[in-house]
Amino acid sequence: MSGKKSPNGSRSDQEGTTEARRAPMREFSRSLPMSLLRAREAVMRQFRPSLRNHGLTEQQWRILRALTAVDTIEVTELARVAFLLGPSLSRILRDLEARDLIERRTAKADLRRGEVSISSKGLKLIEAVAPTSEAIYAEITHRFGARKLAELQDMLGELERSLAAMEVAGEGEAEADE
Amino acid sequence: MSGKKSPNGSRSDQEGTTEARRAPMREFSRSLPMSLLRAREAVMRQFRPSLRNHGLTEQQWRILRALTAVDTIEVTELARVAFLLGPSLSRILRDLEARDLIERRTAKADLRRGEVSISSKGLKLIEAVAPTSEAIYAEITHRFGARKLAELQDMLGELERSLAAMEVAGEGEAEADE
DNA sequence: GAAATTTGTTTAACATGTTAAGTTATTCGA
DNA sequence: TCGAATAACTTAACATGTTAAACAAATTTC
Repeated sequence: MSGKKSPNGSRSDQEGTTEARRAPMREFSRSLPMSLLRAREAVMRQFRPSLRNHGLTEQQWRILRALTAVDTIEVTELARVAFLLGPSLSRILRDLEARDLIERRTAKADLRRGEVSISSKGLKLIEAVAPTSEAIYAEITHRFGARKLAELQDMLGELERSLAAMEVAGEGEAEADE
Repeated sequence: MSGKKSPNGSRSDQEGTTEARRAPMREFSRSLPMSLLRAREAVMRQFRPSLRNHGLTEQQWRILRALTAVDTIEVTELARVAFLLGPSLSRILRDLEARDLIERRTAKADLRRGEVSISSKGLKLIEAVAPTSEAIYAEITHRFGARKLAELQDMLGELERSLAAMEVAGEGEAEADE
């Protein structure tokens, strides 16, 4: 029966069980990391089903998308563009290569470097997914408002730049503990 | 060393007017999901070292933080508040319980439900981490601007609400393809 | 009131995030 | 030129994200 519905949408009085909240900081659900996480999840929730129908994860899609913009690209550069850590990228590339969605070779000038490019099969896949993705993106833009969307992206970029200079704090805080 | 820089360095191309319809979509580095991802990562990068020094991951911290706001809470509610999926929460609770940072019992009214609360050891840990976390948050607020931060959070919340009604599209799109 | 269904939670399986360590290739310095 | 740094990945190990399935307790049906 579950008399109390717990929809993620309503924000009337959740945050607890009407019990006594003791500690401060209970705004936590409004913290910046949580806001960003929820917003991103709300967006990605729209795309995941379509990607999944094509056998792609979000990260795999990011990689293929990035590859369509270039002829070939080095692994490190690809990691930067697709915003993936090296180890993640390494695993995903192994998988994408096994599925013949990408092609790899080693640079002759520097045998350490790997060069990646999308295959024709990968391109076909992109072309199959792109229409739906763009339609979803257009719908999101429409619902939220193109102007507001641009404004939001500006603010996000500014936030990034604000924190870029902020060298990670708390480094030598409790090193002696362990 | 390759003389040419990243292929996505130029960002002053067309945006709203040209409306690329068959090109590899837009810059992709400017896509909303990527913007949100990078912004969130920029924020979390500030917190992770401190949390790590205390043996906590971001998600573990979210759970303990949420628990400080209530006396006890049911697992499902906790998942909603801490924005974690059931399986993730289940694993983390197992770990936190083994470390005596939380306490669990089953509700007597409904034996399916589990009730969770923070332990005194968990509270101590929170109190040890909180000062640094709050200092970092304050620094972020200062750098980005308190007013802009509030505005950003408003927009993020609005984005969430805009997409809440948008039932996931692309469900039965290419099921027969593969 | 037993079977079917639903609900709350956990397990399982696979993919990615994250940090550390390992490999191989390149560069640098005495 | 030889060996110690460095650089570009890749592997390893552990934690979480994500979906599906399992499970047990509660609710609904007939």
